[in-house]
Amino acid sequence: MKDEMKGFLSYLTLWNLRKQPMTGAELAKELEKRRGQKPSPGTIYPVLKELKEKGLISSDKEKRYSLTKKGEKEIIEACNHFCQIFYDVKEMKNCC
Amino acid sequence: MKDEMKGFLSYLTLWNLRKQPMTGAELAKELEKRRGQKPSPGTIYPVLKELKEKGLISSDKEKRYSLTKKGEKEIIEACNHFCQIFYDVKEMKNCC
DNA sequence: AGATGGGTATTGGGTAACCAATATTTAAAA
DNA sequence: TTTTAAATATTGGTTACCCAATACCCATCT
Repeated sequence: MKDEMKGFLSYLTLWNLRKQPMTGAELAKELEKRRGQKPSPGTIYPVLKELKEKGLISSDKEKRYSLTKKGEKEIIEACNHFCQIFYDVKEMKNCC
Repeated sequence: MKDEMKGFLSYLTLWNLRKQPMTGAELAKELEKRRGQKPSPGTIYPVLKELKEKGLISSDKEKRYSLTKKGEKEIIEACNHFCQIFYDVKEMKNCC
């Protein structure tokens, strides 16, 4: 099973920002908690840039990123998608 | 958010096979339920081939795939990984 | 036997996702 | 002001992932 679990980085980024704004460094720390490995700068910042260009997040003067209205809609939609794919996620929990 | 939710195909394949053996066609139907779109043959069969080569699944004469012992171990491990990444998946559920 | 159709499989290629390495900015210390 | 360090950002290239198109196999029907 290769390096599965890829491809969720921008999803996880929005998800992490949904409660409180964060800097890139703080985000990296959060992602390390989840994945067990800290993403490199070349991973995290392009994602932030892309999300910003799409209008899903914005940053203040302190480089602290937060969701825009559009980003809030997006994360809800993505959650729906996620929950459809993993509708039986509870069984996965029991797996652990 | 591009076409996120990619990259979990082999994970989902093992997950679907964990209870009863399935043919490629049955698997495709299952995946359609989850993702809303049926994966093309060029998607599903290379995955099955790869999983077989890795000894995670095996097939009988009727082309029905099932998990090997190794595959059973693998899906448990993958579940653990998944649950670590999405440790707050419950909140996602509430999102929907 | 030949034809038809559905499942199975392969091939080739395109793109998203990611990282290592490097550069730049920022801020605080000396 | 210069130095140092840490965060931020960019670039280039690699790989995983997936699909469309095509081919193959194997029933079942004619």
